[in-house]
Amino acid sequence: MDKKAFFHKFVAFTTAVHQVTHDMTRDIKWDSITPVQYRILEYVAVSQPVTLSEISECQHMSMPNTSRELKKLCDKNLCDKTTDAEDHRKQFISLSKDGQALMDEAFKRIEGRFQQRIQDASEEELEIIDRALDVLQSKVFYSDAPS
Amino acid sequence: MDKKAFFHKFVAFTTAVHQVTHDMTRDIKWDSITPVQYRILEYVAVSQPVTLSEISECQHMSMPNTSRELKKLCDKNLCDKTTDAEDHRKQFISLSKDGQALMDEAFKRIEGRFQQRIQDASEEELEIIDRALDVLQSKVFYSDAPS
DNA sequence: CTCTTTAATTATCATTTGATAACTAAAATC
DNA sequence: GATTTTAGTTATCAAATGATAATTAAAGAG
Repeated sequence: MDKKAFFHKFVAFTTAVHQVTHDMTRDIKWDSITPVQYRILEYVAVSQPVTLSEISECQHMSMPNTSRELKKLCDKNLCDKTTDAEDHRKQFISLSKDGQALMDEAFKRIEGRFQQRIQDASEEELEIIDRALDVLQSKVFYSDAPS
Repeated sequence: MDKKAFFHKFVAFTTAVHQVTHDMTRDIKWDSITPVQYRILEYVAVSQPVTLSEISECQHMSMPNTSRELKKLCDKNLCDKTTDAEDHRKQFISLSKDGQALMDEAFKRIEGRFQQRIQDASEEELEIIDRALDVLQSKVFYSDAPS
C-alpha cells in the first residue's frame, strides 16, 4: 500500500469529518451559549457525572478557565454541581433539567441530520458502515494509552 | 439495525476523530501562528491556489476577518497573494516558500504520528481500513450538495 | 454610460478564549 | 501534627476571534 496516498486519504477524511460535524451542529448554539460552553455541555451530556478536572483535561483547557465557564453554565441553570460525599474537594457536574432539555433538543436535531445523510443507504450498506466505524475507531482513532 | 445505537456510535466516532486529530496537531502551532491561522494554512496547503472568498466560505469566517488573518499571514511571509489576470478583483492565495516549508514540516510530523498509529496493522488490515475510509467518506461524511 | 453586483480592504468594537498568579479547603503523606 | 498534594476558585490581563459599517475597485447587466 502506498503510504503517502494512504496518509492523504486520512487527511481528506478527517477534514470531511470536521466539515460535516460542523454543518450538523451549526445553528445549535442559540441561547447565549458560546462554542466552548456547547462543547462542555456535550461532553457532560455524554459522560455525566464528571468532575471539573476531567472536563479540564478532556477539553484541553486550564482549570481556572474551566471553572469560569462552568460557573457561567451553572449561572444559566444548565449545569448542577454536587460535592462528592467521600472527597469534599471534588465536584460532580451534571446537566440540570434545563441543560438536559437543551442537549436533548440539540441531539435530536443532530440525529435528524444524521438520519437524513444515511437515508439512501440500504440495510446492507448500513451494516458495512457500522463495521467501518468499528474498524476505524479501533485501528486508527483509538485513544492513546496514557504514558 | 437499531437507529439510536447507530447514532450513538456515530457520535462517539466523531468525538474520537476530533480527539485524535487534536492530539496529532498539538504542538504544531509554534511560531506565533494562531489556531485559526493554522487552519487557514492547512486549507491553503491542500487546495492552493484559492481565493479569499473560498477561504472565507470553507472556514466559515466573514470576509473582513478572513482578509485580516490573511494579511497577518502575508506579513509573516507565509502566504503570497497574486491578482487574477482575468478578474482583477480576485486574489489567488498560495503558500510562500516559508509557508510551504512550515506546512511540509507540520504534515511530516502529523504523518509520523499517523504511521505510528497504524504500525501494528497488518497488510490486510490496512486494506480494510482503506476501504472503511472510502465507505464512510462516500456514505456518511460526504459534502452536502449546495442548495 | 449608468447601475448593480462581486471581491476584497480597512477600521472599530465587543466578546470569547487563553494564561497566570494568588488563594482556600480538603485529602494524603510523613 | 506539620507538610505536601490535590481540587477547585477568584481575579486579572492579554490575545484571538467574531461582528458590523463604510469604503474601493473591478466586472457585469441593462
